[in-house]
Amino acid sequence: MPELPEVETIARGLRPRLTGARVLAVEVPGPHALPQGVETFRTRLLGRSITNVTRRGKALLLHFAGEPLTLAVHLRMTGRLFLPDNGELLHDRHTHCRFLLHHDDCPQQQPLVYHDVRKFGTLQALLPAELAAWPFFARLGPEPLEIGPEAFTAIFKNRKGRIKALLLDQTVIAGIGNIYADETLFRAAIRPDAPARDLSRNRLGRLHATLREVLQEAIEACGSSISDYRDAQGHAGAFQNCFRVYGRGGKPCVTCGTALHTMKTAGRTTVFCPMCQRK
DNA sequence: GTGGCCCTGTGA
DNA sequence: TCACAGGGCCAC
Repeated sequence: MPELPEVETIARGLRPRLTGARVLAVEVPGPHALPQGVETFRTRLLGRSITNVTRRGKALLLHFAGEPLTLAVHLRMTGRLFLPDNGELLHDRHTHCRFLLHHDDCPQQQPLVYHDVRKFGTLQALLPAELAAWPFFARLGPEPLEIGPEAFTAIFKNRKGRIKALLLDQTVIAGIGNIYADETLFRAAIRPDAPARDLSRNRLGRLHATLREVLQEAIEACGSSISDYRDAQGHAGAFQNCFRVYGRGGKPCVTCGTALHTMKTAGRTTVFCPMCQRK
């Protein structure tokens, strides 16, 4: 579910409210999300204080004071990590983990909830060596908002494979999912099934600029909410109102009016305009 | 490359 | 009842 803009929005929302908070209790109604097992997970986190909340690709990272420790959260399709304000979803059947947090400057304890309908997401309390050895994390490609145009072009130039499949490949570039791949390719006028090696430097440069633009607009809109996604405070994003192709198969292209085509690329539904987008 | 799988909910 | 859904991994 959440891609880079959604995870960034969650990290920004959690950061001010979690920084300085100490973990008083870890309650695990269901162990689905904890590949390390409940006891290791709980033992490592109990009593520890959060120093920062960051993001890398689609992974949310909570950092702890003292002996280095990172709570790495991957929300996959339907995961949510949030601060309920009125006990919302605290005891829902899809709530798999609850943290009870304490801030020195606040007498009340604050729950932090992990909720995931489809149970694909994971939470791991990792030591630095374990974080570095986590295959998903270790192999992540560069951040699209940090990489420059030359480096971006170099990644895709002469690369085997279709451009959309490469954009979705987290080891090539981090954080892009189905929504932002389709939206970016539409705005960059590139067909999703175009072989990357056929794209000129000029068009790859445009793709880089467009990708940054789309991701930044989406972050400003606090992400896209289709059904499940909510930010750390439980608010929906607004970027779904800006979709030009995602979820619009068969509808007219906003630019030329041609019916948008749908196909499968890299196993995912792909929507594009056969007139505006070229190989 | 593609297809299936993990899992649940939703809408046609 | 069936297809499909913001992801990632594994086997062909």
